Amino acid sequence: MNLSQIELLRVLQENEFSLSRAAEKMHIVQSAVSRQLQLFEAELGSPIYQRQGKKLIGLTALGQRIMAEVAIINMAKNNIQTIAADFIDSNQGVLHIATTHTQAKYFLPKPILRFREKYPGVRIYMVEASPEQLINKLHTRKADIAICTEKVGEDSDLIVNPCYEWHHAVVVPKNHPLSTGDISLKRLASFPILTYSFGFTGRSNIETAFKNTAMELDIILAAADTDVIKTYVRLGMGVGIIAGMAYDPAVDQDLVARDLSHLIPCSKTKIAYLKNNYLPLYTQHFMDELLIAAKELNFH
Amino acid sequence: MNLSQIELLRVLQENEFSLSRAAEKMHIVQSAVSRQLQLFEAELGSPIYQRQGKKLIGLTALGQRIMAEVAIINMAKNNIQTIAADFIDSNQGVLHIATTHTQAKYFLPKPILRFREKYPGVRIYMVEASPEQLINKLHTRKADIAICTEKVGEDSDLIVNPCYEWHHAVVVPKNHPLSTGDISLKRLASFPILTYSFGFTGRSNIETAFKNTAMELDIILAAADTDVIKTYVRLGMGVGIIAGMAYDPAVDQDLVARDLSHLIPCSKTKIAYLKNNYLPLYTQHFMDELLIAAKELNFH
DNA sequence: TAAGGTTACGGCGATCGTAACGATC
DNA sequence: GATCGTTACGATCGCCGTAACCTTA
Repeated sequence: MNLSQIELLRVLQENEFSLSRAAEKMHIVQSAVSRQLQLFEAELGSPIYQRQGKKLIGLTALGQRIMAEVAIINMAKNNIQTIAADFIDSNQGVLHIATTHTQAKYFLPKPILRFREKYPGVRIYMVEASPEQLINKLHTRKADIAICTEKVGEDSDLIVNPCYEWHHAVVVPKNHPLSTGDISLKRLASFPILTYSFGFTGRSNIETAFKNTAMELDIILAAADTDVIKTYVRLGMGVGIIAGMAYDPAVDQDLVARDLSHLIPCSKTKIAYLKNNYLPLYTQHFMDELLIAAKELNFH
Repeated sequence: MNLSQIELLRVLQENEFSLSRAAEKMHIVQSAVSRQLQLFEAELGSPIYQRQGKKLIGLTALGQRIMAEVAIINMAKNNIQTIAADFIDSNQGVLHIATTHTQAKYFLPKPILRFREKYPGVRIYMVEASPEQLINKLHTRKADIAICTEKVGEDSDLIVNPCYEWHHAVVVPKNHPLSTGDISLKRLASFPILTYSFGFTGRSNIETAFKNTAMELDIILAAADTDVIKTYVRLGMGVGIIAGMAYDPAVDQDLVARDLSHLIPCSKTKIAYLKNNYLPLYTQHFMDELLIAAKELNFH
């Protein structure tokens, strides 16, 4: 048994058990991969992959048990490297942030800017994805931390910390009927709605608000992206329900935003990361920066 | 980085950082060990051992952080092998039991005999040690499970399950004054006492019983071993305080045992094993056997 | 000077790459 | 026949062992 065999199992897991693709990912020829897997299975004395002919189609019962340990080993191996790199120079490294469009555009700019001032040597990679994918990115270590509102919390491999709370707002063009007067669920429901896709940016809370009423929202456009929603609101397609902090008074002068905190429960944006994954010091400082930015947000 | 380097770090840890002894343990020459360590440190970019001249004298701060991950990797590696072996034939293997003399002689014979009937293919290694050493045997994986009464419970790496409860008894030769009449702490304290060493077999509970009295026990002999205590009781040196189940009516006909459950708090014998360590199925069955034997004990 | 660690060098074995072959869709 | 996996074989690179050398108790 050696570490490259362990690594191979991980890569196979992430590539639908394709030997040729695994070989590609590991920058070696496919025959080498084939042999290493044979050697490993021979050493264990029992196959860890189910086969259909020569193709691998899944894990055996043994394989499943082993993959849990494989994940642990790979995690620890990476941790050793990260710990060492962090020890040598804790101001240099890479930070992979996985988040949704709304967070990336309307919450992260300030903390990221501040962070870059303190840590100019840290390269920041930001990857946008759906909340579901975000969790996956953490598990496959394609991201170090995830910032998102939905879909985290059930996973016992994750540590999830609250970041900040916010409310939805309705945005309409100036002179739109909704720009004046009280807003009720009923009045809201009388307009065609543009808001986030399922599973995005507090969408579940919008559902919650209407669940116990007889009314149904007429959602004519659902997008993952606040800017898409705004664009179509500007075109007069209907009223947008977006995250409150996604209304930018400077840029969105042609729109009117009105708070919906009395109608839709508050949404909670969280910071999540893998439990057993070592995070460099600067990553911890980045999370501090997020919390500071969150506090400032709540003051306004 | 490779697994033998990781293994090397573990071996060094267990051999006071001596390269030559580590080489011996790993069945390779010392120069090879020296080189592998150099390569590993070079790969990390920073030393993980403190040195005095050429000798290693301890871990650096980096080294300490890394050793935690090293332990995880070694554990997972061993787990993979154990899981595979267990999968191929769950009736064959090795079982290392670490326990104290009293348990080994007076509690374990019955469950072990039963276990052997079911699993003739499992080799049982029993290692006797002090409770303190038992924990260490678990950590260094020289034992799979430990059965003991003292000194377990604080360790978060261990899973500790209760096994059975028992009381101390006093043993005296026939015709000894204590063989008749009520027994009080005061009366007990008036005789020279022979009992277990500190940290052994419920000794702490004997201390507890006398802590809040002005009296002090005159312990003239302390042994780890019940049989040693009995031997000297037979020679008339004093009265023995031993574990109740360590009195064997068949063999100890020349002695009288009298229960002390009204004087000394009950002792709790536990089964402990390493949290992240995979135990073969038969080991789990062995623990079941222990619990069955424990139940039978409590009926009598 | 013995014991422990490092450095130099030669040899062996593990593992890779090339290439031909086999199977499956 | 294109894709994917296996087998065979030669070449290379890593790692070990021998041995000489260095350092410290």
